[in-house]
Parts: sequence; C-alpha cells; structure tokens
Amino acid sequence: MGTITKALDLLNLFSCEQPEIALSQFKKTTGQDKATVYRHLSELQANGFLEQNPATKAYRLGPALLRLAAMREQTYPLRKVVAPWVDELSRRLSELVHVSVLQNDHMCPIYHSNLHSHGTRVHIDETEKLPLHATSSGVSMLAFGPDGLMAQTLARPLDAFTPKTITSAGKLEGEVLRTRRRGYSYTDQGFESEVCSLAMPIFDAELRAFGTLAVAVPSSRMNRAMKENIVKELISSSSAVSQALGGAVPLEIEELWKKAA
Amino acid sequence: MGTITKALDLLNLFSCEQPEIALSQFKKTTGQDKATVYRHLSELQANGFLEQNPATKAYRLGPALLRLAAMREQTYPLRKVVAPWVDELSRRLSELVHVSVLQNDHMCPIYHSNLHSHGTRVHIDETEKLPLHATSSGVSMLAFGPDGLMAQTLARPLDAFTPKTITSAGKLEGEVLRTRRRGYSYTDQGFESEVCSLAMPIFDAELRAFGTLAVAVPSSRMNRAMKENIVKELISSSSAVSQALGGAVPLEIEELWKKAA
DNA sequence: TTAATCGGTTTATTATTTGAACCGATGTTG
DNA sequence: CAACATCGGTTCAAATAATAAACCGATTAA
Repeated sequence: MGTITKALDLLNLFSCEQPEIALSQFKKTTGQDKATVYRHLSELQANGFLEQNPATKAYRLGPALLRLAAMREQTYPLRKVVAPWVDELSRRLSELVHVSVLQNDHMCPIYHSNLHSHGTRVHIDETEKLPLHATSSGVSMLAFGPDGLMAQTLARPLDAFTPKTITSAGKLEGEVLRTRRRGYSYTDQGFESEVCSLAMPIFDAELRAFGTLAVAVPSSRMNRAMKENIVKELISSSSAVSQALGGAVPLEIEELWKKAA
Repeated sequence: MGTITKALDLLNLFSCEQPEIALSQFKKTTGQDKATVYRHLSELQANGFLEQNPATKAYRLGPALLRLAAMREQTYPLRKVVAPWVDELSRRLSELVHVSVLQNDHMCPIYHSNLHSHGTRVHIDETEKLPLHATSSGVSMLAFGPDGLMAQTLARPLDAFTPKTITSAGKLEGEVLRTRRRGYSYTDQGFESEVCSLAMPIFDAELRAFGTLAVAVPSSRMNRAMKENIVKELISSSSAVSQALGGAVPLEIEELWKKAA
C-alpha cells in the first residue's frame, strides 16, 4: 500500500457519527505510528482535504472536497441527471430509492431520495460505502458488472454486517446467478437489520453496467405484491436512468426484464 | 513536497474547461516523470478520487469526492447555513454574491448565488481557487485573518491575472491597511477583467475571521451610489452570516462598520 | 507532585518512491 | 506500406523520502 493510499484512507475514518477525529484517535484506530499519521494529516490539511478545529485541534473534512465535488458535478453531473428519476420513483413507491456507482471494491451512493409517507423509513446516506456481497446494489453489480469483479470480491473475506449477511462464496455465487437469471437482485437484511432491498443495474453507452438503481424497504413492510410492484417500477426507471445518462440497456437484459414484468 | 501533496496537486489540474485529462497531458503540465504521474493517478483512482473514462483512458474526478463532500456538508453544513443569506443578498442586489473560506494560501468558494436581473452578469464558480492578493475576498482575509497570513503571501511571487492585478508588496500592504481602516475591501479587476468586487470578513465564535462574504459586479455597472448600497447591505448580511454560523463580529469591527454605513 | 496524555518535532534508519529504458498497441506520415 | 511517433502502461536499480522511537512542552488527572 502506497503512501497516498495510506493518507487517503484516513479520510475514510470520518463518518456522520464521528465528524471530527483527533490525532490520538487516528493513531489508535489505524495502529500506525503517531508521527506518520501526523505528517499525513498535515499534508492533507495543507491541501485543504482536512481542516483543524482551532479549539480542539481535532481534524475534520476540509473545504477542498467541496470544491472538487462541485467541479465533478458541474462537468459530469451524475447527481443532477439521476435526481429527477430517483425522486419520481421514490415518490411513486414512498420508499427510499438510491443510485450508486461501482468504485473498485464497493458501491458508492451518488444520490438518494426518501419521499416517504410511512412512519418507519429506511435511512441510508450518501456517506457510507456499500459492500458488494451484502447489498442488493452490490449483488447486481457482481451479476452485471465488469468480469473480474466476482473473483476480486471473493479474494477478500466476506464480512458479516448482520446475522443474515452472506459470508460464503458459494451462497454469494448462487445469489449472483439468480440475479443474472431474473434481471434484478434482492437481499434481505444483508447490510442493515430490518431492511431488505431490490436493485437493478444501469448501463453506459457501451452497454456496461457501471452502477445500480435500488429500492430499500423495511422488512416488515415487504411482501409479494410490493416486490412485484417495485420490480415493475424499477424496470422502467432503470431504463430511463440509463438513457438519461446517455447509456442504453443491453438487449438480453431488456428481454429478461420483459419476462420479469 | 511530499508524495501526498504531489498526488493531490494532480486533482487541482482539473477545471470546468478541462474535466478530463490524459496521462500524457499530466506529464506535460506537471513536468514530472510519466511513471511517477501514472502511479499517483492509479493510486488516486484506486481510492475513488479519480476515475477513468473507459473509452479514452483519460482521467476525471471520481465519486469518492462526492461522498466525502456530502459527509462534510452533512456534519458541518457551511453551504446549507450560508445559502439563504447569500441568496437573499444576491436577490436584493441583483449581483453575484459568494461566501469563501480561507484555505491555506487562497480562498475557497463555498457557495455563490447569482439571482440576476441584468444582462451582463459575473460568473464565478465554486471551482476556482481565489488568490489572496488579487481578490477582494483575499484582501479582506489578509486584513482581518490570521497573523502570519500577510507574510506568508508576500513570501511567494504575486502573480498578475490582469494588467490591474496588484503585484507589489507595498501596494498590497497599502490596500490591506485601507481595508483594515474602513472595514471592507474593494478590488477593481484584480482577478478578472471587467469585474470589481467588495468583501467583508465573517467571524467564528472565537472572533476569528475565517472567511468572507463578497459581491462581484461588472465594472461598467459600478458607481459610488451602488458601492455605498453594497457596503450597507454587506454589513448586515455579513453580521447575519457570522451569527448564523455560531460566530460573532468583534466589537472594533462593528464600530468600523457603523461608521461606514 | 507525580504521572499520564495531549499535539507536535526531531533524526538515523529503512523502505518506498523515482525515472530511464522498455513494451505492445495504435495512429500518422512520407 | 514501412518507418516513425505517441499513446497507456511496466520494470528495476538507484536515490530519495517515509518511517518510528525518543523527545518536548503544555494540559489534565490523580
């Protein structure tokens, strides 16, 4: 692992629960030497990726991230393009809907919408990395995404996030095959308890699946009729999102979806 | 300069005009060795800070930036908090208004609003770093910000962005003194031609100036009455923004502003 | 008063980054 | 079509930059 990765990994320690982290905490959680961490933090700070709370000396994510994110969104407006479709689908289903894209070994949430009407609602934020083996988005990606992805995923241990997380290679492969056959993935409490979700791939202009559209529902509320309805809605939205991004759904997937609907 | 900085600097080469950059272009513009740049790019990509256009092999800013920016904004919602004030001021003045924060040797735009009514309008985006010596935001920061800032700025050459950019230490110091005396900064086409602007500092809870509120106006439209009006509006908005962020305006600055109004 | 812990700094050692040369693919040109 | 240039990417010895133990001064706790 190179120095750059070591430094950037420090940024991943931040979360909504822990928006500020002190030097000693970094040292504890990473196990690295204090001086090393310190120099990494300083360099990240010098580039605006971190800033220091003058009062507590603790570090928080810096304004350079805002600038760069704004630039990406301005020149490659994924969020902006998918937002109306995600909003609309969320409104129709009254459930949490999100678009995520593949980023190496996990899915990265890009935009989500939760135009709720129910009391209980799922809360996933654009802040969390979604593991491939434990989420419906991830399984869809494994099923329809780039070739080496499955092998790469199995090369590392499959962490359990709940008692129901798939942690065996065999079961995961089975789930992926099932997903390939029916054209969408379904997971039940693989990542968060009491949440199950359905996902479908979205495709770019070269017919490559690069991300997913997913619906997350409290387990208590899920049933057969609802599932069928979500699948139906996902099919049209997923195609629409692919097209809105200048992509297109491959013919064989379209066939699959016609059967599923 | 450490490896981390070298890598992160690569991200700064992106702009709205150049959202995708190929390896060879990196090599040309940075002067670094190709292999070095390549490994840096690869490592940034592995962490989601870059992604590669599969067709052209060119690199663009990656989705991890979106995730981290969303997290920062969720836990430290600068944009969200200042937005209503910036929008309101922009609406009242019908000019471009923006909030920027100090990030080491430059100002980093956080949020801007341009609720125009005129034909000609200034277009500054949240994508550009604002140099301290050439912008009103920067001069305000030099005047009211942390102590070493002026020395640090003068330690490096003052680049000219237009023929009117201040490039001499003496003139800059004069401008900063004037700014300290009157409580706000005014620059005329220091960064962009045909654009002049006014800025005031905003303060945190410890009465430290950490950013600025600024108005940018086409030079053609600027006159004495307008300037007076902008100053008046800036004073109230600037106080309001400081307070909205949990900060407060130091007494001596408040006095200054009372005189200016 | 002592001890522990904090953020930050130093320096010799060590391991990583570096860059010239190389590769295969693709494209360009006389 | 053959010679040449340029592209993204790789290799490996040489050089540089990262590392970690010890140290510092300031706070805080006991």
